[in-house]
Amino acid sequence: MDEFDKEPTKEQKIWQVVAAIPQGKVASYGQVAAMAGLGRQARFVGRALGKLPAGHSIPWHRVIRSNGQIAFPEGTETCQLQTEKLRLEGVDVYKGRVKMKDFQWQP
DNA sequence: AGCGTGACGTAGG
DNA sequence: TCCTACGCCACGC
Repeated sequence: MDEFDKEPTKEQKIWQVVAAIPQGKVASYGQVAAMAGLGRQARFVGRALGKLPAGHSIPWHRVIRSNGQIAFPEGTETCQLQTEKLRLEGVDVYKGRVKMKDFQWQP
């Protein structure tokens, strides 16, 4: 079992945190980084989400910028997908942004 | 080993 | 509220 219990990678820590975000709530990249014990590596969080393996069940769409904006340019497919996923969970997305004050996850 | 990069963040105008 | 500039820092080439 030693070979099984390797230290989780930073990506895995991030995914773990993201997986803990409840439906209908959102968190910022910086928030996720801090909660994963990674300090200010907000950018690394975005990268980690880009490395998500196929068939995952990570709610990546609940992670947005600290100012409430979707991290993708409007018009891109990824942005639209994220927007719809959030709306399906009851998160109000207007002009590619979310009111953090109302939907930010507070553990 | 050095350098550009980026699903970011904060400050200032 | 929108836009610009600068800071951050591990990763990958």
